[in-house]
Order: sequence, then structure tokens, then C-alpha cells
Amino acid sequence: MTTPTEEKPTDFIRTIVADDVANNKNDARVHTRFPPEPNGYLHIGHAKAICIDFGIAAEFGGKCNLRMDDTNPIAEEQEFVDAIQEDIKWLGWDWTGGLFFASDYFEQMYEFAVQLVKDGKAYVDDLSAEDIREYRGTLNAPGKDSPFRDRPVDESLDLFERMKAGEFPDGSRVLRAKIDMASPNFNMRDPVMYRILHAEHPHRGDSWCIYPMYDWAHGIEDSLEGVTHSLCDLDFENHRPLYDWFLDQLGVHHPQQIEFARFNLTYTVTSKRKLKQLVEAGLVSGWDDPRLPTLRGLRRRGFTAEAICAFMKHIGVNKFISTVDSALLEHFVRKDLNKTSPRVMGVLKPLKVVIDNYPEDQTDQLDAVNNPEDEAAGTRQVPFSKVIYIEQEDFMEDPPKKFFRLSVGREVRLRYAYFITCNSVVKDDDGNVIELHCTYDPETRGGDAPDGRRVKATLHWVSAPHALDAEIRLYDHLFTKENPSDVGKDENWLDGVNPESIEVLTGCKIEPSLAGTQAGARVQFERQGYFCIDPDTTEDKLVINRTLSLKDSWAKIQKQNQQKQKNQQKQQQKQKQRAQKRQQHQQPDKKKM
RNA sequence: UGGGGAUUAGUGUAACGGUAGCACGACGGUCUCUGGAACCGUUAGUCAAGGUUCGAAUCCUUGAUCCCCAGCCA
Repeated sequence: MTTPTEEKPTDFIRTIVADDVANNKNDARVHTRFPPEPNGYLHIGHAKAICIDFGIAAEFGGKCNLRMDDTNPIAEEQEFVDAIQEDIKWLGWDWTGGLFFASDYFEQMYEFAVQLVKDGKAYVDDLSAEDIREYRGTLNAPGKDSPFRDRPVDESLDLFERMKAGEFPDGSRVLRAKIDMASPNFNMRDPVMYRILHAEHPHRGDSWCIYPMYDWAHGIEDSLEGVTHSLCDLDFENHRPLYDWFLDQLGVHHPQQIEFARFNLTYTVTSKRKLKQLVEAGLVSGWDDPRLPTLRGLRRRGFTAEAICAFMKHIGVNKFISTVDSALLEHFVRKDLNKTSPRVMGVLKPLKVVIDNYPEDQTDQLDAVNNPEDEAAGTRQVPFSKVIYIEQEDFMEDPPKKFFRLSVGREVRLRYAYFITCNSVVKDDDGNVIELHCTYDPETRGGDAPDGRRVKATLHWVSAPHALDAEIRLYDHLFTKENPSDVGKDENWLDGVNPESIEVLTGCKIEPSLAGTQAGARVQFERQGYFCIDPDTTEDKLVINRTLSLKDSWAKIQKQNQQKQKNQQKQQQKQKQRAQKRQQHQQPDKKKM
């Protein structure tokens, strides 16, 4: 029985699995697998499949295998085999069923293929790749039988054995299933089962020179592993009849293939091909560039596995390719980070502030709350002194309406410290404010005024002599368009890369408690956003990525103000034009008079 | 033009013949030592047309739109 508070996922796959368990199908066993091809790094799209495959197994008390679907040595590399495992572990999943390699089944697959040839259900075809394509027919026209289709079983057997023995060059022959060249489903028009590829395999070395095709291999892999539910991409829906056909011919354990849709995220791309292009064109720094939707990129950016999995749970399982708003993913990241990130003060664009009435050599240690969302996180001490930095944005000489922060003659609170009042500014030759002179009220130590007077703003700050220097990298969407792939014929999708997707700030000032923090650590810079220590950090240089900004209602007001101004200008122009027209019309009238 | 799928507010997702709900976003507000968080409110939807039914997002019919398939890729 489930409690009312317990969320019961009701997607169509879980419904099927639950029914199977209820009907004691497969002895009520649930066994899934996640079968990536080790030819690239995992991305957010894979995370959906991972959460479905591993998640469903876990929910039904079953197992999930991790299986490297390494049947094409040309594309695959050991580097990816390692990276895939690392990324899945990071996401929080464990291959309870074990780690497998499709290539470990090559011997059994070969034996099965021999069986099919003997049964007259497969044959060696000498047609060239080009001919095979022509013989396959088109959408409207059925295919034609290959002239080798009815060659004697013994001949096929002999040729297949010699293919395996390495007697023939790449591409000279293939093994094909004998099904139906007139099938409306192309996958059933005598699909290729084996091709000759004299290539070094990352897992099997050079022990094989014929390699099985996906359709032939996959069902066997599932079957041998005792998989019960083979969950895959919608793209394989057309392949299911073939998946079923092979297993039926073999008469072996027959898992059920169920397809679900992948999804798109706005402002990014997730195709392996496109990600590769971005990396190779140098538009990003590598596969782990924090702007990329690769799991390594998201991790470096500071996204949490918990947030990603919660997001996956929310978007659910469906059968059509949806385009999910990145803001939804970001929502789950903020939600998680808000609860878990220690608060710290950091100034991105420092403005020097001298507290004129503060003693020269004095340092205060002030108590600061580490995480208001988590009492157990405790408190820390933050040093305060005569010279501090505040955010340039937090001061304006001519403050507009609704700007509550510092200005000459105004009093604000420094978080956990004192109320300060700005008395004067120092400018450089270009008229830029480069320094503020303020006075503090000693009575307000800790941030509260004993007389009960209130301030409208609280600013974050860092003591200048104690500050840590840091490089901070700010990120924005990698693409300017919601759907970067939606480009015209003459356009290059790579041109859609957002030139402002990264902004590097140097000379940022961070409170000293962050000294020695390990790469990967996440914090919230109060009033700024969530940040993550980058692995580029060295002993004498902090490098920090901004994961996401905090929601900024002042930025919203600013935007609205700008919009209002624009609208006003437009209105004024219109009025002017109208007035001019009126004058033009009136003049002829005057003449008439 | 063959075959296989899909379609619920701007986006994502529930409702499995019985009051179309939730989340994100947007907008407005309350509160606040983070203009954060939290809280409250507003906004907006069943692809279309018929039919069955007391009652249809759900069942039937017809149509529209979108996605996938002609690799010796997976």
C-alpha cells in the first residue's frame, strides 16, 4: 500500500512493468539495462534514460546493468568507457546488475548467426554497399531480392566462416537476414547482420574482423543478460519488429522492448554530433565546459546530481519529443542549492569603501550564519576592517526610484556588520566613482540598530586586507535562440553561439573563509548566486564558476524601467510626427481662408 | 505518395467515461539583516469536425499538424 503522500509515478512504462510483475511475467523479475555506445560523453539527454533505466529497476526491486554497446570499433574508445562509468556514478546510480560489454558476446552472437544461416534464415551477400542500397527500394517501391539471396546454405556458411577468418577486405561481403524485401518497414528488408571491419577494438583488440550490427546484437545482449524490459529511444520503434524477429528465430529469452522519447532543452543542443562540433571548433573549452549540457559540463558548472534527477522525475516519460524550458532545470538546481549551499560573501566587481571613523588597525570578527535554510550548518566569523569592498552595482550617484541601495547621504546595512552612511565619493579622471567615503555607526554592530531605525538595503561586502582574490566566470545560455538547430538553409547553427555566454571577471574579492576550498565545492555568494570552485583553481589563484544567479528582482525592475523609457521615447516620437502632420494639413487650409 | 508513432495553458506534466489539476514561466502582492528563500494571488489549455453516452481529454469516425524510417551507425 502506498501512503497518500507518496508519489506514485504513473507513466506508461511503469504501468507495463507493474502489470508484468502482477502477472508474474519473467517470474515477476524486473531487469533493465542502460546500453550506451562508448563513442562520446554522456549528456543531459542520457540522464533521462539513466533515470528511467536505473530508476525503474530500483523501484521494482530489480536490477539494472550497465552495458557498453561496443559493436562498432571505429567510433569507440576506452576513454569513453571510463568517462561513462564516472558520470553515471556521479549521477548517483550503481549498476546493480553488473558491468557488461556487448563485445564479450561476440562468440555467442557468431554461433547464433551460424544457426540462422543453417536454418536458411540468413545469407552472405556479395553485393556492394551501394547495390544493397539500390536493391532496398524506396518509401513507395518494394525492394528487390539480392542475386545471392538463395545461394546454398553451405556456401553462405563457408563464406561467413571465411569472413570471420579475415579472408576478405572491408566492405566486400555482409551477412544478411532473410526476411522480406517488400516489407513496408525498411528494417525488415533483409537487414545486414555482420559487416567486415579490420579494426582494432578497444575491448577485444584485433581478435575480430567482423562486427555485428545493432539490430542483430542488441536483442541477443538483452536476452543473454536476462533483461526483462529493454527500454530505449523512440527512434527504435521501427526496429522492434526486427528485435522480436531475431529473438523469435533464435527461440531464446525474449525481453520486451519499450520506447520512450528523448527531449530537447531550450538554448542548448544535445546531439553527440553537435556537441563534438562545438568542442572541435573551439567554441567551448572542452567536453566539460560549464556551458555544455554534458554531465561533466553540468557538474563543473555546479549543477547537482540530485537536481538533475528531480528534474527528470518531473518531466516524466512520454512518447513525443518535448522541448523543456531550461528555466525548469534551473529551478530544480536553485531549489537544491538553496537548501545545501553554505552562504559566503564575495564581491564580483569591487568598489573600495573607506570607513573614515573606523580605527586604522582594528579588525572586528563578526558572526555570520552559514545557511539560513539549515541551522545545522552553524555560523562562522567574518573579519571587518577600515577598508572594505562592496559591489559597484550597489552604489549609484543618481539613484532612480526604487533603488534602495547606497548613495551619497544614504544609510544601508552591511550584512552581519554595521550600518554605514556614505558621505562622499572619489572619482577618476573619466568621472568614474572609484572610492567611497563612509562613516559607520558602532551601535549597529551585528546589523541591528538599538534605536530601532531601519534601512532599506543590506549589502554584501568583503574586508579589503583579508580578501581572497579570485577569477570568476559568469555563464549564460550557450545559444541565443531557444532552438539552436532551427536555422535556415544558408545559416550555420554554430553562428547561433551566444558571444556573451561566458564573461570572465578578475580581481574579484572573496571572504577569507573560502581559502583552501576544494574544487567542486558549492557556495552561495549572498545576493549574487550559486557558485562552484573550478578545477582550474591553484594554490594562489581561486577560479570560481557561477552556476546560476539568484533571482534578481532589482534586475527585473531595471529591465522594466528601460522598457518604459523606450516606450516613452516611441510615444514622444509618435506625438511629434502627429504634430508635424497636423501642421502640414493646416497650412493649405490657411491658404484657402 | 509506403510504414511506424505522437498531439492537454507559453513550457513540462496529471486526470485511465464523472468538477480539467499541479509545476515552471510571466504578472501582481505579503514578508525579510540576501531586492534570495518562503508565502498569497492573477494569467492561460484538451489539434479540428462529427458521432456514441445522462456525461467524453478519455470510446468511435474522418481530417489536420508534427516526429521517425531507404547506414555495411547506435
